[in-house]
Amino acid sequence: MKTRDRILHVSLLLFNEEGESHQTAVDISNALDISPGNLYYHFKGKDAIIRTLFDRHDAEMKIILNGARGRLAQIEDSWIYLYILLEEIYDFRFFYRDLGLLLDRYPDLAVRFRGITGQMRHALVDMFDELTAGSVLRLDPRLRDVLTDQVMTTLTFWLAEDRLNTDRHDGPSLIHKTVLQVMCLLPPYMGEEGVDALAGLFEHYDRVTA
Amino acid sequence: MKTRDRILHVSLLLFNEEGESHQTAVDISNALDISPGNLYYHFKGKDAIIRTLFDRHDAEMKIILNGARGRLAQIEDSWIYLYILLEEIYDFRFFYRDLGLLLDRYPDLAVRFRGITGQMRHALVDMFDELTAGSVLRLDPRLRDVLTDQVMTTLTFWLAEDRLNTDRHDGPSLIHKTVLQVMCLLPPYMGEEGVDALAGLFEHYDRVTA
DNA sequence: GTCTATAAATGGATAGAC
DNA sequence: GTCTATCCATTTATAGAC
Repeated sequence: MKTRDRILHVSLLLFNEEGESHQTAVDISNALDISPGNLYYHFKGKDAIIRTLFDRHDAEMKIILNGARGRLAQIEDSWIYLYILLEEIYDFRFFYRDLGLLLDRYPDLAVRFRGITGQMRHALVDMFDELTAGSVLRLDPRLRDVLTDQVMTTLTFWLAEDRLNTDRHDGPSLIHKTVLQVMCLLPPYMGEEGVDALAGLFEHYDRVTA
Repeated sequence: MKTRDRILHVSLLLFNEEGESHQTAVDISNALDISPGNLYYHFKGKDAIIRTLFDRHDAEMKIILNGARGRLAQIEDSWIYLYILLEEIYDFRFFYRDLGLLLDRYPDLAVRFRGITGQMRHALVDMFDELTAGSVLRLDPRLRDVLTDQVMTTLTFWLAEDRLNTDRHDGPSLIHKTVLQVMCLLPPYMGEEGVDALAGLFEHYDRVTA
């Protein structure tokens, strides 16, 4: 593995585990057993590392968010889709745990991040529209937008929120919990089947976390 | 106005407007036209200022959160209550915009903040239970908890989220939008009246933001 | 590519005069 | 209570040898 890649790999690890703001350029080079000078040879600094990591996340998110188009006709599809999305976000969790800080330190990333949330929002609206078109949901446009806002808040801040709790979840169970939280918003708009759907959600959740 | 109070006043202003992390002890003393040394005479540093500001917020939140007990029997009461809560949070918005950062810089505040969210959560559960007891809502305990989680996420991160948008709201309209977002979660559980309630919510929102 | 050594920049903090 | 001057710590960043 080339040094450049090792730097990226270990940085992501450290950022995710210890928090980006706690890791200095020297910490990263220590963890890699290389000198700070060497690190600076490969990257202009922590900034450049973060930007490169963001590039990856951005590219992966684009693929995920575009890949959904017209394929979320069933409730089960949305369910699985959410897992995929949350897992991708989880892989770059350091970013979502300090969004505010990072985005005003790197205004260029802020612009691109807004691009991601824009696409994410779009994907959600498409999903709701498809489900509505297929009579799975009954949702007027106005309500759909409020619901989208609600889901966007959750998808953006679930990781930041977990950090505030005393008893933190591990990755998988946090993802489960968050998917449940989002899916629980839908049954009220599913008509008759909503009641069963809700029971199914809780059952699945209990089974998975048991 | 005593220097000590001026420091607190101006610090809150600066933190809210420019962001806490951008303001150094020297910036604050400059804004006040006093020397850094003088500032350090009154407070051990930025830490001590932040702690004192947090004390205020904490005390005010305690009053608000305890004051609700048994007084939220009607939907309209919850509505007003939310406004009061959001306005208090807005007054100390610098805190909520960088929660993660602040809480791991000051672990003692993290503990106290968890106290606040715990009380907030409790107040919400009480509110839902009262509304359910009064047959305003139909909500089983399990669903109530998920709904509480959902509302907590919104109440904790509405300010952080606004920061991510290109077109930022001003204070009042952001508060309106957030109250709407929360209240829109309830109509599905209001039975027949839910439909009217929802229409009422949208109408009110449009009227206020027009 | 990688090292060591060191400079430069920032922000937090204190000593001592007035 | 308030000021000036100064120090200290941390972290980023570079120069030059190997």
